[in-house]
Amino acid sequence: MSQDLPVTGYAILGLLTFGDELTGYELKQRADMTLRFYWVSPAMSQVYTELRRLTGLGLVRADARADGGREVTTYAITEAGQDALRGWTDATPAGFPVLKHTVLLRLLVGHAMAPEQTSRMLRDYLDELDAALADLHEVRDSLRGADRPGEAFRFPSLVAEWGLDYFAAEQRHTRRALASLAEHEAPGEPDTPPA
Amino acid sequence: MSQDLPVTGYAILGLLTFGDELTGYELKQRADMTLRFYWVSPAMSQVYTELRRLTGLGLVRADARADGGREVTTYAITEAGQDALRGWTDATPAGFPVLKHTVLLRLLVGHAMAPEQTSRMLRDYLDELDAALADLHEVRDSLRGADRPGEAFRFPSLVAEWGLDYFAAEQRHTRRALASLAEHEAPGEPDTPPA
DNA sequence: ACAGCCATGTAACTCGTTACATGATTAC
DNA sequence: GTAATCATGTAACGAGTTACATGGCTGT
Repeated sequence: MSQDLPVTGYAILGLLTFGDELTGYELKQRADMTLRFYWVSPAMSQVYTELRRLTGLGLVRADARADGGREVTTYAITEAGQDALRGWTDATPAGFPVLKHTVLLRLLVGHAMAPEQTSRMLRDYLDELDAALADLHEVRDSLRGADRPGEAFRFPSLVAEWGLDYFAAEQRHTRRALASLAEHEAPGEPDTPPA
Repeated sequence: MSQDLPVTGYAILGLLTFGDELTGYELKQRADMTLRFYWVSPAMSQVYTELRRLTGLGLVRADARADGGREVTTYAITEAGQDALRGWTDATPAGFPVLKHTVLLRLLVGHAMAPEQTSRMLRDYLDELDAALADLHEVRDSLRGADRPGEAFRFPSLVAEWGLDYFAAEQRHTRRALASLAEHEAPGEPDTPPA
């Protein structure tokens, strides 16, 4: 019944439903690999803060062990945590995604920018999309084999494919915008002179 | 040189580059029509807060007039504001968009949800996409005529088309995920029995 | 020996939100 | 006359960030 964690809290609970106990540090790494594409990868300090809250609410069980000279705490989701997560997913309306798209924001005011800057920005974005696609492909491939119908990583796999498609679509949109710019802006001299 | 406003500040400056003087209230409306799709539409209070900061920095000129019994303040971008905006767009690296996609986040942990809940969520999302597409179509159509090559609203038009394509792609992804769920989850009984 | 990763936190701060408050103007 | 819209703010608060601090363990 506790309800109403910040979404990042539920995200962490979600990452803990894949069976293993994780340290805060590992949790952050897992977030960087997956969450980052569809949500935000919280800062380390935020992960620890959130874990303490979840522990306090009994949604997560902290297990402090001495590993040599240092204390290492691993976290696992509890029954109550599972319930809270399910309560959230079931009770919350779909909710439209929030996009913070700096590139689009700047394209929107393109008339106030130097034309070369606009196309430079779009080309940079293409590069970043390449990098993201490469990363996500790796994630996707690492899921291969464990993503058959009944299996554990079927959903992450589904989501990864969604993401790959999304990035591919972004590439198309970027190229189209770039073409549309080139068409009008530079009817004579090309932006990147051939060698 | 002042640099380093919050992005929302630049967004407001951007909205003021389309030629007219606007009140805070009108600015919020314009943000709801456009910004909302690619950024976030800031709360009213935030708009006023940001306008005060921009005025303080001389990036925006406030013009308080008495309109009958009440004070109405309109804002216009200054030369310095134009410079600041251009400085930002030119100097800032492309920067990857941040997506806060609650639907994807929940699909990621689909194994912890009841299957009907997952598909319900996806269907709800489809509805919201329809609504967003309708809204954005309207925006896009309202730009028609003023979006020819040299003209003022060419970039907003470009961006609107990008957005329309993006939402259309989301619809496809959602339908595909839905199909993939139906395929395995309910090999016998269909989710929505045909009348 | 030293760099780099593992691991955990605290403190200060900022953006942005919700809730609240006020009042004038316009439309029906 | 009364509801909706226009217009402008203040106050409390929360999530999340950066910067800082600490220290053990691991590979070379």
